[in-house]
Amino acid sequence: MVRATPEQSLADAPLLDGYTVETQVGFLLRRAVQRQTAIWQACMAEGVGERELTPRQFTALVKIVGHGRVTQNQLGRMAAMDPATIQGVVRRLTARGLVATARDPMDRRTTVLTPTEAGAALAARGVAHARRATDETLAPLAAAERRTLLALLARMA
Amino acid sequence: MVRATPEQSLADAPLLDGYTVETQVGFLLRRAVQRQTAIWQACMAEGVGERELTPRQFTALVKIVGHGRVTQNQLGRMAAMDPATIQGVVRRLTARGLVATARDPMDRRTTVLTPTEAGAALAARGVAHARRATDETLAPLAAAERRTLLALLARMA
DNA sequence: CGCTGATTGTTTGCCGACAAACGATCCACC
DNA sequence: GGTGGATCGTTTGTCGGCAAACAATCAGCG
Repeated sequence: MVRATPEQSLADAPLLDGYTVETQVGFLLRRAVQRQTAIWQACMAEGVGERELTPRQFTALVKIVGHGRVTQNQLGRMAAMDPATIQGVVRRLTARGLVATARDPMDRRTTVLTPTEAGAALAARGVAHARRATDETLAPLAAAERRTLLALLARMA
Repeated sequence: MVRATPEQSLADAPLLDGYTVETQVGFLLRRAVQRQTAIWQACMAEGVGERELTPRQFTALVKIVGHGRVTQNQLGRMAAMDPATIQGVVRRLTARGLVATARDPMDRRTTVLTPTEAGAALAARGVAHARRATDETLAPLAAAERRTLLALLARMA
């Protein structure tokens, strides 16, 4: 979590035509992501013990557990991650014994992923903490506002 | 920009207690950031020519130009970036001759940053493109919805 | 003056995002 | 049965985010 500054931007735009950074979507999204990430890590670290799962790792693991058997590329699309990115995430998950990889004899290009016992257990155990993280992230907003925000974000994506 | 999948998640939650990834704030925020970043790069690449400015680089540059003279640490707080992160951003900006660094004789710990001619010009030139990027990012939403979204994001941060 | 604590900035290390280029494989079509 | 386009996964390189440890410096206080 990065600390913010109340902003003494009195003279923020001499030749910038009134452009202010802090009212831009990009800036606000970045701040929101920063906060969400920090909260997530706190929730998971407390709950999972050993090493914590990052948001992407958890997303990927949940997808694998939920589907039982996916190829790496399918997983990437479901989790909205680049092939290069999902490769790294999967590598870390398999390194921790949470996911097993196999070759599909029918399509030898693909890597088929299945959850291990430990992976399924960790995913199941993590759900509660993930929910807490979500709650805490949305804490400043009322219930109706939360729904509005999620709906707007979904339409933006 | 990462491609999405319509999601055939019929059996997404056998033992996951109904937890679905795509309705979580974290996931939606990540998707929104991905899209915003892609749009930004397209807008800036087209407009700035040479090498494009990343969103953080532009944010930092605008702050420096807008204030005329800031220390690196101040800049980090204003731009909501870690000391370690702002260091990298500033290094790239100075390497491109957009920012000049100097030592403050009054406090020899600090690095004082000032915009160069080229930096100020590039910032001024970039504003229009940044605005286009913002517009395009928010394109799926009506004007009132945009205001709502920005307000909610600001309260979340 | 000397000590101590706070602040500033740097470095290192890990995680993640994406682009671009690549080899391997599959499949549709001729 | 070939062949060309598509798909799958990997690698490499750049950028960014954070934590943690560190050196240098400043400021307050006895």
